[in-house]
Amino acid sequence: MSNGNNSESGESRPSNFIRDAVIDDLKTKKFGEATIQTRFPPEPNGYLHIGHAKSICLNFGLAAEFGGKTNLRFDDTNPEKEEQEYVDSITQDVHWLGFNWDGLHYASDYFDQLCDWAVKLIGDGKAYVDDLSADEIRKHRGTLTEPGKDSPFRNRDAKENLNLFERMRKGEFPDGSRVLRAKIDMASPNLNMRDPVMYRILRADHHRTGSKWCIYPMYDFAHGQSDSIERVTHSVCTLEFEDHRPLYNWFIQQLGIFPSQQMEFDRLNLTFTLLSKRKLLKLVQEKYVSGWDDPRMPTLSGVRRRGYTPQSIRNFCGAIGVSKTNGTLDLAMLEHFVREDLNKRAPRVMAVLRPLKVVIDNFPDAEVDQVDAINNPEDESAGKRTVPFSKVLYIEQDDFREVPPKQYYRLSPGREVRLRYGYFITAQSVVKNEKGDVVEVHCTYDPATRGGNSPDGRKVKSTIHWVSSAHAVDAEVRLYDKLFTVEDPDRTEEGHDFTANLNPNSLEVISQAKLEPSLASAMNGEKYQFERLGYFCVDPDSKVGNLVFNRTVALKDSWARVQKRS
RNA sequence: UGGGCCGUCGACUAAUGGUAGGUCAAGUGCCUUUGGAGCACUUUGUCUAGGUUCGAAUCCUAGCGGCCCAGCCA
Repeated sequence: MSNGNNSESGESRPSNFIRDAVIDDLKTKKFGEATIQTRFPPEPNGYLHIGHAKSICLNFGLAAEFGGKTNLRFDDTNPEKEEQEYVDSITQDVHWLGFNWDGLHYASDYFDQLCDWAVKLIGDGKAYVDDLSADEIRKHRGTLTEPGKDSPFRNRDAKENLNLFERMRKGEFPDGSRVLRAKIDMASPNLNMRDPVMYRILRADHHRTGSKWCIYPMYDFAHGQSDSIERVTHSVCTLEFEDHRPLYNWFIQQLGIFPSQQMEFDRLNLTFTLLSKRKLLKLVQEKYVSGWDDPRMPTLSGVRRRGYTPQSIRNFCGAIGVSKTNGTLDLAMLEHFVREDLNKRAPRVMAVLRPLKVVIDNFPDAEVDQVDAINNPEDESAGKRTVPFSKVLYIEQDDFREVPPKQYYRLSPGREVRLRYGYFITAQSVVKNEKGDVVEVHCTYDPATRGGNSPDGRKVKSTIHWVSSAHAVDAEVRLYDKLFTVEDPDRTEEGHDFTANLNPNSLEVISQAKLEPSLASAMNGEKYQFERLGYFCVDPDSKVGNLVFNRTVALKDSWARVQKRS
């Protein structure tokens, strides 16, 4: 059996170890009669990317399947890196992906409660104020192989600690001069348990609480308790937090609060792409890309602008599975799901990126023939449109070869091809410029083949797209390629970082593409298939009269494979 | 090197002691008014060595390999 659960409807759903655990917990009523509660907890210090989409789909998907709820919670405990711009983009991106949260929370909503809990732990002798500097604390922590040493301040009594902590909160001490630490075990083989810092003194304006606080809780002292406050049953996070789980549990246990349960799964990695906020931020700040929403970025705002649909990303996330194996997914997998979705929904149009003029010598000079074209062969309800056909047309430069290579089926002297939805034409002669490049092809057409079929049953090997010269609409088209030239952008020679692997040709701008006239009023965000070329969408930079399209993804190209083989 | 986690087709992921299956990629053929889409077929896999068992990808032991941890980041 390839799936964990065949429901009565016959629908089957791929399972994973987290979903299995949820099913089991529900069966054993581990959390009582209540159903599950999940959460998506981003830190608002950057834009969401495809990797976050996996977590979002997991958290919201789990709750949706079992009738539970999902909160969006901002883990905003480090004001130095966090901004309102990021919370705005994150809420927008989660919505765009297609999810609606139940509760919208901020760790900063819990600062008072967290502070009270810190006081309780101090009173219980489970936390102490340490006057050691950051540097000294590091030295006392020991190493991977050697145990740590107790701080000289570890055995202060509760009363003194209470007093000191209160004064920390009131702002009596300078930044970094003291911290509050949990009193656990300086010899623990798990470094996270060697008296972790709970609070630090930090005078930084917080995007929500302003200057109210000058002490801020660390992730470890905020995350589990925030989960607990929200009665999160299954707190899923990525693998690097596995070592934090004992600490997560320790705080919950000491405090005697709702036992949220942390479970870890593998982070998404993709070939040819970087999914690290820090590195993406560098690309933005150092202007290797135009912004967080540059269509080459793996951010949700980037892929949205690129033309990816939320459905395609959800399908992708559902298909890639959830495990604890550390692997790297083939970017082709993502592209497959984008093509699959766009194939169903994108109307077909004709557009010529690199125009070559074709003159049909025997076609009447002034005649315009409106030919019928099908909008989407995958969707009959998309209907039909007409496209103007006339004596002078543009075809793709690639679709004509004066000397055709082997297996080249397109237009060449003496060969007949079909102009899609138009007529059969045969190339007769060429006009060249002074450099010897073909700049014009003269053809004849067969009037009997209107619509694309020959009454005598004659076949042609190839069908090519075209645009009527007199009716064409000009547009800028931006072609994107991989941002990095190598599968693993982090793999570099000594002394270089990932920017050394940037693809210098990741953006190609075509300024004067020729589009069929139906595209003249195309609106921002609209998605099309340019026949034989790929999927394209209207960029926000686009204006009527000054159209801009982004190539989302090219169509699969078996001619390219033939060429590569020979 | 102490601790934690993980090793299944090229990639991702199932098989929960009982037929190693699916998706992507690759390839072959069919079909085609997109060299698109679709359809059919094909190739390749349980890290190694022992052990337990009627039976092991699954359990045990030992190796080997990978990832994470020594922030007052998350």
